[in-house]
Amino acid sequence: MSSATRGDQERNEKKMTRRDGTGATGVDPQQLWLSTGRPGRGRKPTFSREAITAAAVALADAEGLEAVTMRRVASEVGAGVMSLYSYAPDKETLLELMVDHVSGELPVTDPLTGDWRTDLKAIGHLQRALMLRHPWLPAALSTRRTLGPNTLAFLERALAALRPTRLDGTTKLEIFSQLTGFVTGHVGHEIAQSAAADQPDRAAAEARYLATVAADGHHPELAEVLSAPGRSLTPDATFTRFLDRLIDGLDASG
Amino acid sequence: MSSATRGDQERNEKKMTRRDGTGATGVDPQQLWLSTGRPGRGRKPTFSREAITAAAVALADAEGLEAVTMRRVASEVGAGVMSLYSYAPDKETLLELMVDHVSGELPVTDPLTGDWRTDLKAIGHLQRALMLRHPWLPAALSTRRTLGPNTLAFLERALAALRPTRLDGTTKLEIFSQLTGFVTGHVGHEIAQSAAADQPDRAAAEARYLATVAADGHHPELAEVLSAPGRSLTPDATFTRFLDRLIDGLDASG
DNA sequence: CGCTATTCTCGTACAACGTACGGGAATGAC
DNA sequence: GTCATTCCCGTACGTTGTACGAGAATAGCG
Repeated sequence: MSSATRGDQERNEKKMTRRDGTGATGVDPQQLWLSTGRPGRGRKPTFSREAITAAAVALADAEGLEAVTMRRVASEVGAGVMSLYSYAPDKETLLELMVDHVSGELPVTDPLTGDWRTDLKAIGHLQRALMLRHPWLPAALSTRRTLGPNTLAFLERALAALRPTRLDGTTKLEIFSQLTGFVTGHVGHEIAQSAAADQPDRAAAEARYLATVAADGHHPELAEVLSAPGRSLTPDATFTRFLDRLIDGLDASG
Repeated sequence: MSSATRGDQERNEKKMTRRDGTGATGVDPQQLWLSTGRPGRGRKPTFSREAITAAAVALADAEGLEAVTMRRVASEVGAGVMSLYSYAPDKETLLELMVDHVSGELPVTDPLTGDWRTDLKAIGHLQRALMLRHPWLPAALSTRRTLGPNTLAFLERALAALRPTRLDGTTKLEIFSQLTGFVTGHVGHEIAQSAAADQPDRAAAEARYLATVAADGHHPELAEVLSAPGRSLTPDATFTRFLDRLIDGLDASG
């Protein structure tokens, strides 16, 4: 325990003469999303937060989240590495910008049916479609909780869908959070599985390993499952089934 | 797209004259878990996979997952950094060992009630308790899918609990996966929230920001939720409620 | 008893990362 | 024109995972 008490969470007060904040007292989270006015004085920005975020998203779409390094993003956008820091205070923030950016693809103005279960299911399907389009999203979301404008607009819509339930606010928020968490987890698995299927060697080795374990006599249930898997549904059907179960299980009385 | 096509997934065939594999053809995943026999010849190992894993777990428990670096683990265990690589081929593997290690805390021999819903709920509560004891677990699990002996023993138990449903194997596996995913996500949120509560500045700033957004007129539902949150339950009660909803929503007919 | 093959140990070194620093270039206000 | 302000970005530092390979320990064999 001697050398154990250092270097953990002493990240406070960034400098932030950046383009987003009041440069306030030191501790200031999401002033990010309120950044609007250029001051007029000073050099004109060559790039834009939008462009940088879009480049990062394109990079993640094409090569995965781990390809998103400050150097790669900078070179993709034609900027020097350190220039990025004029638009986002750090990489973590850039990732949040990315999440909110793609969340802008979610439709938020289509009319609701008024049946909250139906509407909630539609919301789940929209989230899944978004995540399949941006396979890095589940991983990015599992760590983060983003509250950008697009994310909030979608939350607003979910709350509107839940209005007929007359549940209290906290419960509505929890339901949305549970729904999002479920979709994130499920699609995360879907993606991992389809990625694993691209490496047939791995998959085969894993199957062989499981068979070995099942054969040891201590895992009769596992053995049975492996020997009689049952017919398999499409990913869409599986998702729908689970989503329906989850939402039909919800009770408007809290 | 010019400099875009390099350095991505060319990690194949590690060397692995290590203590775990047949040193097989190159692609060999979880032979890890089958490692048993020392060859007899050669120098005797000074440390053990167990000890290293336990040290890593202790470190993560005390200082979080990001404190788990090869250097820290090595120094904690009294070894040179590179010695760790005799016991695990890389850090990713060490993390898997950690997951399986703590999964060993899960009881797998207590008698089942025979009512599958009750048993499944108990399993969910066990998972949550484990994750609260090791707050890094949700984050570690969200990326990984571990198939170590302890993890598999617990899966075996879940399958046994599901036996009375007479569902097919694939569905049973999916239900377990959904349950685990749900618990992971939920506890992950719990932990994030309680961590955020330790930074009252952040929390207050976030609340202020949300109030600002709610006041813009475009988020009436959000405004209402924030103004009338409803009484809040304990984390335990909230978890129980959601878990019950999820499991009661399951249908033994598939 | 050495010899030798084998295995574990770990210092050194390297590439890649996020980002602090600070000098230079561009701009609007006066 | 001057000056404060803002942005651009080369350089550099600390930290990370881990490849390499020389040395130390061990067991089997002559």
